[in-house]
Amino acid sequence: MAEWGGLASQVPMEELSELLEIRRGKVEKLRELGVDAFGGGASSFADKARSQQILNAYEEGKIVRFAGRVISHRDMGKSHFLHLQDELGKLQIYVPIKGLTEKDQEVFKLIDLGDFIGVEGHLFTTKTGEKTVHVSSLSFLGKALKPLPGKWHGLSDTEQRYRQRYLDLISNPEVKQQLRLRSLITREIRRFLEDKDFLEVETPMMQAIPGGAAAQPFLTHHKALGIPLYLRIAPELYLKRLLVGGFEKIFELNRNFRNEGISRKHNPEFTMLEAYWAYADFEAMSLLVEELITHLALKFQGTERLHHVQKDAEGNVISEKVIDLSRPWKRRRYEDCIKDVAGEDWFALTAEQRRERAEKLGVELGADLEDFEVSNQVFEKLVEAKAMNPLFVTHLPKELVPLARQNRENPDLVDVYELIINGQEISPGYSELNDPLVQRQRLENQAGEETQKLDEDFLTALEHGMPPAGGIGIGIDRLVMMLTGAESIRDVILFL
RNA sequence: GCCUCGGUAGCUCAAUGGUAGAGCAGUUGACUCUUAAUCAAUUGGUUCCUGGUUCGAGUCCAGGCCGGGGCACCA
Repeated sequence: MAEWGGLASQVPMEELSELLEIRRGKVEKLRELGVDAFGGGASSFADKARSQQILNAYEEGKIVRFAGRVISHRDMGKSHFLHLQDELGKLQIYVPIKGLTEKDQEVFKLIDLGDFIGVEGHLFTTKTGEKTVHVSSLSFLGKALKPLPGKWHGLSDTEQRYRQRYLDLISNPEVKQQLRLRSLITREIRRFLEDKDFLEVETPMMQAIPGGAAAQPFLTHHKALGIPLYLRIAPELYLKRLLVGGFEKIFELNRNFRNEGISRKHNPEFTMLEAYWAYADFEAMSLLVEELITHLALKFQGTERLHHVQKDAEGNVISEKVIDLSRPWKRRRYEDCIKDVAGEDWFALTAEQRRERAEKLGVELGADLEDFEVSNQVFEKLVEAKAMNPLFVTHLPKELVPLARQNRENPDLVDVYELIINGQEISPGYSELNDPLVQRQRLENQAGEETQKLDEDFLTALEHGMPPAGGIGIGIDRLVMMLTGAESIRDVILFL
């Protein structure tokens, strides 16, 4: 990597590979011609049209200015065809050498694949029917000193794709499309919530006591104060402080950090939406989520019946899945979900019998699982992993959800839903617990088990009174995976 | 953290333990409608690193680094 960027200039010429040396030589030659290879002195292309706009508003003979990265070049001797790539597509340009000034002819010879250039010319259509710019003048805007990945296979080395994402974006348009879609989705989520009078807020990313979830935090250090700080694992406890403070409809859409393993479904930093709605409950929140997600599916996929097809390099179908988001979505109690897969008598069994049956059903159990964890393993492996279409699982046991309100009829259960789509947890929703005494007790129980520190400041806030509220979280990365058909969380995160 | 597969030219990939190769890209030349343009010639290598076995290692062995997939962790 030593030859990259600014470091490159420190590497003596003779140590550069021939490929790089030649490109640097071209920068020199351009300078001799009075041209800055990096656009100094060139007129601005800030107002350039996008390739799509040019193609859509095509008029024979219309003069256009266009700029982009050279991604292909077909040399016919006295006439050349190149494709310039811009953010949303590409546009072909036609360069008849004789139509250029003598200087531009020299300059044109120094163009490589990967360079950014700007052109001016009129539109015409080639024999083969491609709308094309007939170039009359050109400008160098940014020379590439390194070559692009190959044009046939593009870039497929996964390591390099993730490490040098910019190369992935240049050579794999579908990757760019998917990552663009992520931005459009988060933009639309904000718009959706703002239309319903939710207000976006920002709460601390660095916290003295990480709370709001059960996860290992990342640890950092504040020099001036001389104290340890943790990257947040959830914003929940701060958002609730805002409910105490009088905000009624708020959301935060930003990063959480959890010190966990990395997998197809997990990244240590991930994006979470949390929204709180004072005086609402988990059922109102489930309707809100249902409306939001179907809205996103319709807006970005044009249908509530998502059809994702995975193909290999030869175009053979590897896997196919359908996710049907048609409303209303299924709602089922946690214990009924388990009975569906493990037998009506599941909860009548002894703890020992439950273990045996779980193993018979093919669910691997760790040695020292508590009884409710055995049931939950059955739930995760046999219900959650297999639920493709939306399923609201409701009324979970309180041990699983320490920050939610207890059910009136059965205080062992909590008023929550867990939304599963695509075999993954997409969104939990709670009727939030606003009883400070019960909350203290539940957190103390949890703290005992997991040696977590109690957030006294949060409990103090609750003691000042918090309105009842519905709250939701939505894992944005997984939501985007579900909506776009990405099989790995890496495919929906720009930089890992 | 564990299991497993992989790392060879700028890119995608070959190479029984025996001279490291191909296609594309690059370079030079030909060609005024190409789009994987075509044709001819040609340059290019720390085979991830370190050590070992061997007459000889890209290949076998050990350790390490980096990555993929899986498992574990993750209310």
